[in-house]
Amino acid sequence: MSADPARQRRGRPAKSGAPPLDREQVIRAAVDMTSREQAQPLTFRSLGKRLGVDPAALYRYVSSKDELLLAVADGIIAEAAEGFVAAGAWREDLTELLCRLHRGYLDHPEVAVAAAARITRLPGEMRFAELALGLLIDAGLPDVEASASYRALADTVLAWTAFRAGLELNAAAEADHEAWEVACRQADPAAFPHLSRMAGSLTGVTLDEGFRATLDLLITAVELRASNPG
Amino acid sequence: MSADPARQRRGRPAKSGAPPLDREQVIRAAVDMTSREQAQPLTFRSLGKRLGVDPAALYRYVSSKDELLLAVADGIIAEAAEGFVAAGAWREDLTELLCRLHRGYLDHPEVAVAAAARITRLPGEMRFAELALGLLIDAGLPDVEASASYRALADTVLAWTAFRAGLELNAAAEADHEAWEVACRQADPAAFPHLSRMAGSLTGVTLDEGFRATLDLLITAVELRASNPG
DNA sequence: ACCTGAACACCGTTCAAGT
DNA sequence: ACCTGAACACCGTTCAAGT
Repeated sequence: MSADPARQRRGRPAKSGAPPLDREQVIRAAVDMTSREQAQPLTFRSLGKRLGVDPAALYRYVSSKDELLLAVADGIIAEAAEGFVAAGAWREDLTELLCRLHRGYLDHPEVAVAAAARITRLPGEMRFAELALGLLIDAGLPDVEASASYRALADTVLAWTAFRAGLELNAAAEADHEAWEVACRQADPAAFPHLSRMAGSLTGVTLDEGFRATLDLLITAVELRASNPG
Repeated sequence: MSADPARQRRGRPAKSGAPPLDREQVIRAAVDMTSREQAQPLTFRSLGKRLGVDPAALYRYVSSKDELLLAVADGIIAEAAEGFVAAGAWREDLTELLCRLHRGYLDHPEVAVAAAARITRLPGEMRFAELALGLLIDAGLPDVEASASYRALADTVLAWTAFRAGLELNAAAEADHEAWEVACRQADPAAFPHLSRMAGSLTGVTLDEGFRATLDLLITAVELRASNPG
């Protein structure tokens, strides 16, 4: 009766009596599960439990954990690109687009750690790159410099994203920061004059401020390059 | 007979009949083992095998894998700081110091991935920070701006380090790059005009070039800040 | 005092078996 | 056609037992 033969109930039904899964449901469940709010581990066992099937059943829809990971990552990138609205000023627009990617991944920290250094080559990532390149071309950069600048900006943002996400997932790492301030304050001023004197301002910089400052410094340098070609 | 009581042979000897271990031997073995050349996994089982003892025996010298990791990381940072020789030009010196850290960690990729975002608060890291802060103060930056610049530079370098190390450890990730060029070249020029046109220059940027360019852009922006305070 | 070996709760993945 | 369940080779860590 169903118009889609893939939807027909054939073979062994799931325990729950639910219709068979499809790939998109699997990916969506994985995206959902890895959100900061739910914070479920991205494992076949956990995903299987959520979908009410044996973990091994998921191999019908994804060929490996790696393929699952890239598909989930691309969903996150796609959302960052889709929600972006250009205001017309390339500098602010580029900052906003890159920050959307950063925030999107940070809401799925385990995916960020595992996939931020990967290239998915899937539709979300392609649209994202096209948007960002367009902004750099608008800024007046020639193709080769726009390419180099895109790579410097995007790779730096992705590296920072995995960096922050890794910290967020690790309680020991989160605790490092407070202990660091104490260590700097207690450092011997004779051996560590700068470190001990600057302890407060040094350890007072939050990662969010550090990320924003880095992105701002980089875009400033790109702007300089755009206005002084050659 | 030994002058050091900790060296006396008491209790059950190791299988090998060797004298008991000490903490420094354990750390040194772990540093050695994780080099790119040896590429042994940093696990208690692997480290135990190398030292000829049961993995559980190592808990006498380190309280956890986390403590082991931080000690190994600090050894790598210490080596980067110790081999540094200042030439007197802050910009080149700072670049060299940060690149030494980057290269040192990249020679121990598994440690880089796990520890680059951590703060060890151990001697190597303290010396490294003191050196880098000194160079920024020499550049003429006031304390607060030197702190912010140090964090932006050091955290960016560490993030990039983990980013590259992660790629190096993952064969699938290494393969992404070549497949990416193909995907960009084959992209529909109507939907992805920039991406398809710039495929060559975009995917032609190596990670090493990207890292160098990023560091150069950042230091340029810091220099700008130093010469135009406020 | 120092090391051993089994145990526990995890992981991705494979494969034969059920319906 | 689709799902199940056991199995395999890994992890960090604990703990009672050996010498």
